[in-house]
Amino acid sequence: MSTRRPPAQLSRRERQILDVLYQRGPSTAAEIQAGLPDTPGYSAVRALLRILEDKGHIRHQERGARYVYTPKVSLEKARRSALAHMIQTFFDGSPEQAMTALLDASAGDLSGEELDRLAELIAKARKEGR
Amino acid sequence: MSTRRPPAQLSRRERQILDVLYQRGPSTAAEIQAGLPDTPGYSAVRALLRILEDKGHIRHQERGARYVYTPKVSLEKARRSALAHMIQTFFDGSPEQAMTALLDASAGDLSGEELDRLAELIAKARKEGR
DNA sequence: TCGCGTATGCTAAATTTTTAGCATGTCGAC
DNA sequence: GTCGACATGCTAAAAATTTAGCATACGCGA
Repeated sequence: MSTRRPPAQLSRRERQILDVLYQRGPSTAAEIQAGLPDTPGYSAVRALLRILEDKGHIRHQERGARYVYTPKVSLEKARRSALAHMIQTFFDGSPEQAMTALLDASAGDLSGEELDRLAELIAKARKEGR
Repeated sequence: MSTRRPPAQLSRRERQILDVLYQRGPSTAAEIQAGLPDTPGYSAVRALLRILEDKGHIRHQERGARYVYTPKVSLEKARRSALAHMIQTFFDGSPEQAMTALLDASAGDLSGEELDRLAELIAKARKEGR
């Protein structure tokens, strides 16, 4: 009986755990624990994982005697969802504004090659758009 | 006595309220209420607003007899914070990946002019970077 | 002025979330 | 086999969050 809620409706720890799983990929309870802020106890993490699983957000596979947890929503989908939510919340729904801010924030971190690749993507989108 | 926590540490409703405030700008309690999922009662919203204010996340101004609430962290800063968190969580810390995904998700929505402007920003960053 | 609609101040209870810990199981080293 | 380290299953209590509602105040229109 899954009662999966959209990301905006997750409780604090639920959200933190899913973030850790997306960030580092399929993980054991101990690995997830290590990635959480204000590190809770091991049994606290496990209890939360079972709740997340009961709610349909994650599943586990048994690797030997230990469980490896994975989100049910793929990384690709979660990315899109996070992007959409962020654009809607902070950028008036405007992808351009989001990209501008992203460029402003990251320009110093992007290599020449990366910028070139992005330029190419934009040129391609430009050509296909018109 | 402010005890402001980073965004990742906010409870469900705290986070929803801040999202509404960033999305729609300074708002009254009734306006915030209208923007929340699973709309809580008016007095529930007000109690939460007082908690958020006690914790130092928001402040209010009196406009006539009613309060207008504003986040303490500016939109600009919140944008950066949200971007950074999203890049770290879903894109291995890679801004390029984030931009690629953003372009993929949004290419159909961007006008020719918007794409041109983005191309220009990238060209400028390219020139300044190297 | 009065009444109504809507506001805030405040409290505490209801609900949800988070946590700890016991019982038991597994695996590898000795 | 025994022991220790670490695992899961499960429960329930502690803690945090969310909610409702009373008392009072304010503004506006009749």
